[in-house]
Amino acid sequence: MGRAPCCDKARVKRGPWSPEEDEQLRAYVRANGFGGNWIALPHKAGLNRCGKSCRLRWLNYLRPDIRHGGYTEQEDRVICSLYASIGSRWSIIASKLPGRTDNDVKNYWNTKLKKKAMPMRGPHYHHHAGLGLEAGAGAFSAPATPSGPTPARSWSQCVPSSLQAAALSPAASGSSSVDTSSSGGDMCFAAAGMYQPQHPMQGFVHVDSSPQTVLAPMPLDVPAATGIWASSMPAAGDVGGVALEDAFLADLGAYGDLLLGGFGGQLLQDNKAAAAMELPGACYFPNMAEMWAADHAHANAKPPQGLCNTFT
DNA sequence: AACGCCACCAACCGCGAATCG
DNA sequence: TCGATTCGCGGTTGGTGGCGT
Repeated sequence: MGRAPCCDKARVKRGPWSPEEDEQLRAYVRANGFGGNWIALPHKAGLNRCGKSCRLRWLNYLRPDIRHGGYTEQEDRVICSLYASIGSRWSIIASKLPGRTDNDVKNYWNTKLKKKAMPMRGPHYHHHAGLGLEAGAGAFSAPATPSGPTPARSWSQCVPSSLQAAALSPAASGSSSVDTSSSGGDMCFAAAGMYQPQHPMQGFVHVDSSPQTVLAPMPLDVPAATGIWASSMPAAGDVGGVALEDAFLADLGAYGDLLLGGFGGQLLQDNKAAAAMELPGACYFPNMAEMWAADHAHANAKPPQGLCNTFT
């Protein structure tokens, strides 16, 4: 069965909006709101337009709090890091940037930011400066293990007791702006981002940045609670997903030391300024597989040399 | 001056999700 | 419960203007 069209395309005006139409729509929405029904709005407002077109015009252009152009470097970084972690979820990305719309962010990425970010990608991913995005199939893949010597920390240093307590206590509440989401199964997350284990073998506190991020399942054979973990890439073979963009660093840092795995850790490692600031106790693993392998084999013991790195 | 190319961005399209009756 | 309707999202298209040849 075909889908009914939202309007009679032959009879409604299409293409660019005139200033008169803009004012007509603006005046109507200001006076009446959209009434919960965009489809009926054009008729009520006396506009010969499709309801979807009206909605789009209002949300992307006429809304009073819209900002166009003039993206700051901070906004660039948020977009890049979020894109690296959750992909082209433009509505979510835009929601982190006040005054920006998904369409605007999408256009900005496709026309400007992508070019700015892509040239620094490549098979030889190391500690170069910049946005640090890696190409992958449909998303960015985890980077290769960084080269060069990196100071190792003891496993106990990487897994602060406060985090163990947080993971083992009843689901914590709090005022943090770190949103959470469930990854299905018997997992649950509280408002502060604390994962309350429902299964004796699922123990890591899992911090996620987006309520709509789809997370891959946690492995069932993870040892009991040993700390916060966070990855940015819900890719095949990986577990979980979290965006560690700057907007959330302060929130994450509020939990104390962090274990970071995969691309998120690498992103921070590359971003010296971000790394130096808010996560002084953070400990990152070059990729999630190594992190999980280290944890699986060495729970509460020192991980293999070089697997756990500080940002300093 | 004419033409072609390209970047930019507003708008459209189609789909899945959510909601309604 | 289920089909219809509406919303919201992300990919894509098309118009426009700037720039180089």
